[in-house]
This record gives sequence, structure tokens and C-alpha cells, in this order.
Amino acid sequence: MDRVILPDKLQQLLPPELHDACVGNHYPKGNCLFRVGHTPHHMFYVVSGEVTLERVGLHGDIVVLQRTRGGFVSEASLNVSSYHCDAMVTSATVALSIPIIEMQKTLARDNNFASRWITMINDEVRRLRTQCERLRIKSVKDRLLHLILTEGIDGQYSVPSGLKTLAGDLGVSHEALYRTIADLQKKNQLLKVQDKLIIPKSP
Amino acid sequence: MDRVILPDKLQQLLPPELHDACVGNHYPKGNCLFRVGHTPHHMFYVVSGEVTLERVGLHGDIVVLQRTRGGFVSEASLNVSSYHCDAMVTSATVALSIPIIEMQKTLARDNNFASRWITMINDEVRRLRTQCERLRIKSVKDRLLHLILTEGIDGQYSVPSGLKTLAGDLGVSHEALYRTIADLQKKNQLLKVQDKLIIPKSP
DNA sequence: CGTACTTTTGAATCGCATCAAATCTGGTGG
DNA sequence: CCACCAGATTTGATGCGATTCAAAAGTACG
Repeated sequence: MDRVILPDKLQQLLPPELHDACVGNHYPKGNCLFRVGHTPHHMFYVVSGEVTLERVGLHGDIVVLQRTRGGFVSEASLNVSSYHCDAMVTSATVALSIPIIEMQKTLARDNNFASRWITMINDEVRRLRTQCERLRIKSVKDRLLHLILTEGIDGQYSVPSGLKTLAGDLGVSHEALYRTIADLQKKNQLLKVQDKLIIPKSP
Repeated sequence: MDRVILPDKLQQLLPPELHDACVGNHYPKGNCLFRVGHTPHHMFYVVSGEVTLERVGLHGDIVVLQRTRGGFVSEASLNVSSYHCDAMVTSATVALSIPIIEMQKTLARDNNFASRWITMINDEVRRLRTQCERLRIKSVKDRLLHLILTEGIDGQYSVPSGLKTLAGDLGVSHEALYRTIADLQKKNQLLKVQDKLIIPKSP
């Protein structure tokens, strides 16, 4: 339990009276922020590291719903009586906890905060819609290009945690993704520099 | 421009002073509520009929982002300076328009309303995450079962606008969907009655 | 009654998942 | 510093499931 310097994003989003309610914690890899079925008491904000939301699939396999590296985990747990997934720490993480009760009280009192909060969730809605659009694309090639064009900046996309993980996010096998990247590079339709995927400018 | 009786859902969501700001309109099939690039002035609520949000894909094909039959279209346009997709009327629709300015003013003033609004968008976030989960499933069979289990009630799912459309929503060819349904029926793992898909109880 | 649309079935093809195995990588501990 | 291990990356071969194209049958509607 440490006092942690708030990231800028949170600094601007949260009203001052909530700043003190934020408590920072270190979570080693493999830890678990919360489990399915439990009652949400805190909202989590990942400062560094990585947290995934996971659920058990139809065949007992583990499905990753979301991967967070910086930002809120489960904003949507604000008004729900139990978690619908597990939150697993996949690499050593620093995260802030904010009591949900305080959040609710403050949202109900501070209209500007509520307004900022709505803006934030709206962004998330748009991002998710775009992700659904991407996942409906059949070919691996087009899915990858769509990702770079929508999530990247100016045709450049920084792979956050390795291509194997990216393959999972894209809903394809890692072999297929490696092969697709190699193909595109051969045809000069894609550049891979370090952990960046770049779509070259056409003349 | 008619005065329309507000659906219960809206009645409860919107504060009374916004009720008068709602204006009902009839839109014939093929009409368009808004176009990509335009500035949002109104929020739309579909009372009856169907509206789809569409965008042009990488290959010039039309991609359906969302299909609304009852409920808000583009709640997320609340705080955005231009639409990121087209809203097409796919079957004769009655929709309410609510001026965005009024919405914003009221949200800023009425904390309870803001709170209800946040709850609504949170639900949408959860729905979208579940949809992403579904779209990452490889087999048509499991996608369909996932849909019935998550969107349906007690193992029953009412197909809103035909199986061909459903196939599009699931991100699958309609032929594959028809075949999968036939297979599952043959194996008594699914019942199709009218427009309902039902998963039989096991014992 | 004709037109447009959905539903259905068939056959051919192809992309991707899958399994397997080799190489490469960063990080750990002796 | 090096041996070693866990994980990521890469390449190959195989098979299945879904797409695709085609065409027929059923259905709704003006």
C-alpha cells in the first residue's frame, strides 16, 4: 500500500477529492485483482504492467476479454453486483484502487466529473465497436492492416507485448500472424522495425 | 414531425424536462439518419423498425457496425464533433430525435440522469465485450451457441430479422449458418421454432 | 402473377488451425 | 562468464471447416 503519483490522465479525470482515495499497489505476475462472482468494491487503474480480463470458454479454455496496459480495468463494474470475469496480472503491475462507493458518490455530486466519465466510456464504446468490425474480417492480412490503420498513429502501430499476444488479440493463431507479416514484408506492404509495424506510404 | 408516446425505457431514463424535447419521425426504408463526417445535432432512439450503422471497408465493401431495433443509435455521438459512420434505415422506422445540446445541458445539471446514463453505457460496454469474445470463436457452431447463451433468455433466442442477417452479425456466411443450424437440429442440440432458436435442456 | 428476397443444397477451393520441430531470445543461476 | 531454461519466433506439412460460386426451391408482397 503506497501513495503513488497519479498519472496525468487520472489527474485530469478525477476531481481532487478523489485523488486521496487512490491507493497504489504492486502486483506480481500471476496475481489476481478480482475473481468472477465476487462483489466489486474497488475500481482498478493500471499504471504499469499488464492485466487481462479472462473468462472460461465453452470448452473450458481460457478466453481473454481485454488486455489493459495503462488505463482502467473494468470501468463497467461501477454499477454491477458481481464481476463477470477474472482479472489476471500477466506481468508485474502497479495499479491504483479506487473505492467504488466513493466513485459513485462523487459522480452523483460532481457533474463535470460525470461528464468526463461519460466521455471516457463513450471512447471505449467506439473502440469496442471498431474491434468488432475488425474481428468480422476474414483474412489475417486485412485484420492486421485494419488494426494498424485504426489503432495505430499515422500508419504506425507499436506492438505492446509481443506478436504472439497480438495474435491472440486479433483472434488468429500466432503462426498465421508470423507468416502474414513475413509475406507483407516481402511484398513491401509492411515494415517491421523493432516492435513497430509500419505501413509504407504509397508514392 | 409527430409527438410520439415515449417508450417505457426512455420514460424512465430521461428526466421529464427532456420528454418534450423528443420529436418522433417516420423514416422509410433506405433513408439515412446521418452520414459519416457530419456533425451530430441529434441523438436518435429507434422505437420501431431497424437502423444499421455502416462504414465502408478496406475493399469498398459495406460493413455493418451495429444493428439497432429499439434503443439508441450512436449513444457515443454525445461528445464527438463528427459521425464516424452512416446510419441507414433498413426497414421502415419510427425514431425519436433528441437535441444533443439539451442532452448535454441536462446531463450536466441532473446527476441522477447522468448516473442512469452511465449505467446504460456500461451495459453497452459489457455487451460489446461479449460480442468481441464471440467473434474470436472459430467455429460457426460455437459462435451460434455462444450467441444464444449470452444474448438469449434461458436458452431461447429470438432471431430479430432473419437468419441471413444474423449470419452477417455473427461474421459468417449465410450458407454456413444454415448448414450449422440444420446439423445441430439433426443432432437434437438445437430447436428452431418460428423465429426462435432454442437449446434443449440436457437431461 | 411476377418480382425480390430468403432459404436450402451441392461441389470446388482455399485459408487458416493444428501439430511438429528447429532456431532464436532474454533472463537466471551456478 | 557460460550453461541452461522458458518463452518467443520461424518454418514445414497436413487436414478441416468455412468461403465461394452456382442453382434450385420456397416465401412475401405489391
